[in-house]
Amino acid sequence: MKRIAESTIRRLSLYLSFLEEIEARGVRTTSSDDLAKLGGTTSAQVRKDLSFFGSFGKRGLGYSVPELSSSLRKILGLGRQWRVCIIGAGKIGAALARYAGFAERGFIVSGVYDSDTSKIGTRWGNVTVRDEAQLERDIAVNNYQIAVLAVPADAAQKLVDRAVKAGIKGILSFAPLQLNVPSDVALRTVNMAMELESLTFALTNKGD
Amino acid sequence: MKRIAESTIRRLSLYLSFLEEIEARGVRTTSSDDLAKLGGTTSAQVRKDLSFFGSFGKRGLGYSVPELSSSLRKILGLGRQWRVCIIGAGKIGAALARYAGFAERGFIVSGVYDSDTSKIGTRWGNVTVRDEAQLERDIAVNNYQIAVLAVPADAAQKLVDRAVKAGIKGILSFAPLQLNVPSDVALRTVNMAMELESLTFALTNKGD
DNA sequence: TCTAACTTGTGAACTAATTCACAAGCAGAT
DNA sequence: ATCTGCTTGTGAATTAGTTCACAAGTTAGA
Repeated sequence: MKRIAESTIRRLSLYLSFLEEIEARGVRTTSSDDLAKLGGTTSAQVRKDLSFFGSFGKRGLGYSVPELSSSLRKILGLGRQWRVCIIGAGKIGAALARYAGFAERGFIVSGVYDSDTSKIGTRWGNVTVRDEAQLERDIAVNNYQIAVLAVPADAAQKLVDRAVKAGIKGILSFAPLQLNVPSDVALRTVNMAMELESLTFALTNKGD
Repeated sequence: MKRIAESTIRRLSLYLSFLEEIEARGVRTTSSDDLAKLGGTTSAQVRKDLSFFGSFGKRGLGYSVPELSSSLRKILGLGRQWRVCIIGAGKIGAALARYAGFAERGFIVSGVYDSDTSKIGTRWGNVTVRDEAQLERDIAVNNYQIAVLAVPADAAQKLVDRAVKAGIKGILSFAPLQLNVPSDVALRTVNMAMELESLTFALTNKGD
């Protein structure tokens, strides 16, 4: 398959959320123009994005909502369950552990890990905080594929290395630094500082 | 000024975080190659990014760490304080209200807003949860420039409209949907579903 | 002073992503 | 059967972003 742009994937994810919304409202058919309006893009962009993966619509008619959403779920790898662990039981880890959005999308969070002995053993929602020392063993035993990293910057790289060595293949990091992973491990980083600074840049340079 | 790519701004923010780190360790001088290695990019990219804003280095020598970090702070609009409110006192709002990173960067969070009467009046760290009904008045009185939105998808657009009408100029949203704002308001969205789905896409299509 | 070793800043070349524009296909009306 | 109105899918054109490659500037050492 030709290499697909990251921006295309992010838009597919957005289209899927619209499709799910209108499907719940009983809408059966939609068009590239509808999707474009909802997603703040153009109909040509929508069609081009989809065209990398096949043809899903009918000329003159548009797209079947259930068919297209099902296709997108398959493309995005959502047709299955993903086993997820959260590393770090601080504020962000706590918010994530209780985040309902995970389960809705097929992400099963079955462990939160921390090294703070006062937290280990406590229950959060329906997961228990476990000893970070057992991370490697649990990754192997529970067959976690994805780790969500919510620890301070200075602890992050070491934990990533351990998780990768133990077999983790995807990492979503909230740590405010650049992480290094082998090329066969997928990494996405959410960096609050970066988002805020791109905002302040825009506010400061408005009108240039 | 020529239009600057969003990707350039995000890298500048990354470079700044490295500069601050090595400055704290006493390093006085660095090079485009150092910054590139730390940021996972190339030295040509670093120099090109900087070149949009001026020339900050000395040929043969590199960059003065304090000078460059000061220049980047100015470019990114961090040479001043920003007044921020958090809308939504749920899990994410709670994590954000206590996030130390805000103050370090000059972001002053002085209000958290929610409509849940059982939360209104409670103190979180050093801010108090206030009644969402007072949002407009407080935006005007406290002169908030940035709103961090941490509410469910179905409440988000209405609150954005209210905040914008009351004078907010920048929004960082954690709500999982596409928001509409006038073109003079800067919007950044952190969408967990999108990040996770771009991960699962990568994991599913590995090796294509 | 001259040379060697570096490193920046930047046009030019290249690569990637978006937008254009239109042929082709579908459904309903006449 | 044909026409009309609509919408997809996709090469081609365009625009945006990255990488190359090198002249020019700086320091240290001979």
